[in-house]
Amino acid sequence: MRIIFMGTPDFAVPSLEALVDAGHEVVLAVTQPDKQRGRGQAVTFSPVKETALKYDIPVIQPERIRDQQWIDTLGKHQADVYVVAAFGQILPKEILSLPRFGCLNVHASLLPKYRGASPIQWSIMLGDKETGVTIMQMEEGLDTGDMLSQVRVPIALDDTGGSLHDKLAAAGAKLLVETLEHVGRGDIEPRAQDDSQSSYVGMLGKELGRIDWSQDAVSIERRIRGLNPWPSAFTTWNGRTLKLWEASVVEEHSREPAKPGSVVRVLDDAIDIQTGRGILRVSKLQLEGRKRMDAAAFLRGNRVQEQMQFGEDADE
RNA sequence: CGCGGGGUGGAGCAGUUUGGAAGCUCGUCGGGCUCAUAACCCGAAGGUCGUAGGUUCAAAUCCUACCCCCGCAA
Repeated sequence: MRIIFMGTPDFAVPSLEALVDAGHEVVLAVTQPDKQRGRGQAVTFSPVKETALKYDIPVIQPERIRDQQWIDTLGKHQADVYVVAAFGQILPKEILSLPRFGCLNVHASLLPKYRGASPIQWSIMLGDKETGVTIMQMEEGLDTGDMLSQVRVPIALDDTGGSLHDKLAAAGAKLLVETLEHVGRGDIEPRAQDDSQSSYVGMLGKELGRIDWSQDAVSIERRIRGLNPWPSAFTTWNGRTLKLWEASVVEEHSREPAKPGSVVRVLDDAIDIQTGRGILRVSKLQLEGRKRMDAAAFLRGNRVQEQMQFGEDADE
């Protein structure tokens, strides 16, 4: 099929590659404009642009896809279907109805659950045991279109936002190719989403990673995993930002709880911290300006003692 | 020129402000103690102090340029 691919971040890359590998004719890639990011404000291409260039696929980077000039451009390509994977812009109805088979979206959740921008991280943070990918026919609402196919993916106890992201991106790519075959043959039965079961998750922000030590240890541990590697869970220590990369719940219920955020025990290779309910054992962390390291290494160079406090902004 | 932290024996850090014998915790190796040990005791090896210049009687420390790592902000 002639396909226009619209996507931006890493999540979309496996899907684009799968389409090419499956022999589809990807005639155009649409992605977000290059931005200055990272230290030193270097201009970087989106992962989808990098991939498209590798395959010699033409790329356009509209600031606003809804502008008429871009809609015209899309129309000229006479594509059969548009595939959208984490593109980052809302498509107006006019675009949705351009291609013969409409626009298909690869979404990283078992819709109607977790519509929106951050389904992967939230599925971990909320303690789900499984999640998945849904391919749907796009319509005007955000992630509300009829579902064409779905695949389930179990969430491992040690899955992080990053590891699960990779699993879902791969699963989504595979499902996408399979689904397109059915779409081409017209032997697929779209299923409407049950709106009463829907939920929405918005874009992740940096502040979401700030640990509230009064929460329970189980929730905090999930947050650390879900927000790894981005935006990452963090607290403060001696006025400096301290990211937490790995932790486990030692006691779900603790008697005579010490003040949340305080160190209750220092081991050779971990630090036990009191939470609002239970104790969290931190085993991998990263101090501002430093590399990520095991707690054992951290403890050799930083004096940590019982009753020291995490999460209290000593200064401003 | 977006803001900022950092590069010191294998690991993590101190020392840099007020130049002047390279240090701490751990690891490694040897020995000892012990029924035994990842515990304890004694001892040892191991460092171009990111790179290149400069200032100085003397530079990890001051100056200049460059390389690399990281946090923030986007």
